[in-house]
Amino acid sequence: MGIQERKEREKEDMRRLILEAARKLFLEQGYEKTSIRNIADAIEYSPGTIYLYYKDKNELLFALHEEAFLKMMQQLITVTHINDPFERLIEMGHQYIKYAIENPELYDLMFIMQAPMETLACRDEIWEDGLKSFGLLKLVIEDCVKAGYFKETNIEIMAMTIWAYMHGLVTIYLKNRMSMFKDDQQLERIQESFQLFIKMIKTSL
Amino acid sequence: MGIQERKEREKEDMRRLILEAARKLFLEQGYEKTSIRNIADAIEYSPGTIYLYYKDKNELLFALHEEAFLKMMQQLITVTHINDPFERLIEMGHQYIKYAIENPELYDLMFIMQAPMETLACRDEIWEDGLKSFGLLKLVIEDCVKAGYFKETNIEIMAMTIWAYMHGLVTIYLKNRMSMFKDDQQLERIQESFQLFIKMIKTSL
DNA sequence: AAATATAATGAACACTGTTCAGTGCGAAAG
DNA sequence: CTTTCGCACTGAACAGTGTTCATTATATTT
Repeated sequence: MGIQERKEREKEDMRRLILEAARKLFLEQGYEKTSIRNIADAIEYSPGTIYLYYKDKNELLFALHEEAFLKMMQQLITVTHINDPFERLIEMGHQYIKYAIENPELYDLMFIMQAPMETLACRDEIWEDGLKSFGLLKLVIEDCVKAGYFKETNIEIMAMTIWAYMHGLVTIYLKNRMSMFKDDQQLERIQESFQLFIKMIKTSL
Repeated sequence: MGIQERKEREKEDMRRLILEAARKLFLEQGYEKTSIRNIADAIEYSPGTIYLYYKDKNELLFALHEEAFLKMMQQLITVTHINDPFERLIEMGHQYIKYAIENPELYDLMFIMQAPMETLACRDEIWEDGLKSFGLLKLVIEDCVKAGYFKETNIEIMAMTIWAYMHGLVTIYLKNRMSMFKDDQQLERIQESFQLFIKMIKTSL
């Protein structure tokens, strides 16, 4: 009989309903400032109900964590049409910056927050998404090596170094530490620095 | 009469007492997990008393913020004895990494957390410490330029780029995102990447 | 129609940061 | 020396948090 299946569908629907309300509130007002009660209110259920579908608040965050990586991947993959691998790498950098700036809360969740990791620290698949996007970077770098742009051969370390720079750049901006330069040219600074970094990897990798 | 002065001294002592207990607990168990009541218990006063000396929890965090920058500066300044400016820059990088790894909570407070900024967003002196250490980096870079190590002339952007890389590198590590590489060679990865970055700035700045 | 399984509730628990009327003590005034 | 006064301190109270669980309402099965 289809009752079991319907129930499973309903359960999935409910999970989605909760997650969508949670996402909306999280992205609107931040993770800390969104309570389980807020989410419950939004979907017109009692707070306890949420715990029938998600173990705790962290599991809710982790569900978003997966979505966030998917979204970033989709944005990064738009560069595949660029034939020249170095041009592709540069454009990927631009897209990375764009994603971070346009989705600060998601970026935080992906690369800064401890919360979504803590509870699921044992499971291997937590890193799946991260490894996949790191793999994307490595592929483009490998193409650059093959095309003779880079003499360096340790792709893993090259990727690590490039990622570290990109991550540092956007994090300084997102966490408001560029306000110490009084000007309102923060985005220009980011672009100028990125141009310099491109020059660096072009002439020395 | 000296009564007023004594009272002021006692007030200062009390502020220190609170801050020291707060620092101890913050660094032991993290900022989130330390409550005002915990701090009050530690110094055997009531929770309300703390609010007579610090406006709120953020002001407590900001007091530590200042300490943290002082501590980092002291560590970075130890490189001044190195004559060769490029060697000095490299050693400063090593010290930066060392400081971040040995003081993860302080590093968080300095460059990642929003909390200590929020309440004091208007005051200019919040950035004093940050600007000072950024200035230190710029000085060393300037020396490198003068010594002919770098052809690049925009010191501000060079400093920004180097800082971004350093910050990204340690942040990925501190925020546990290097665990996605299953090995337990995280520190080696950091060093290898740093070596590559040194090579990059040496041959292309 | 009765028994059972399941979904949802909302009060309760142990916390949090913060405020504020009240208390008790040291200093100044009479 | 006593009385008044200011002020450091208290701790209960407020409005919130994440989470749990006995109870209730609903839906399915017997």
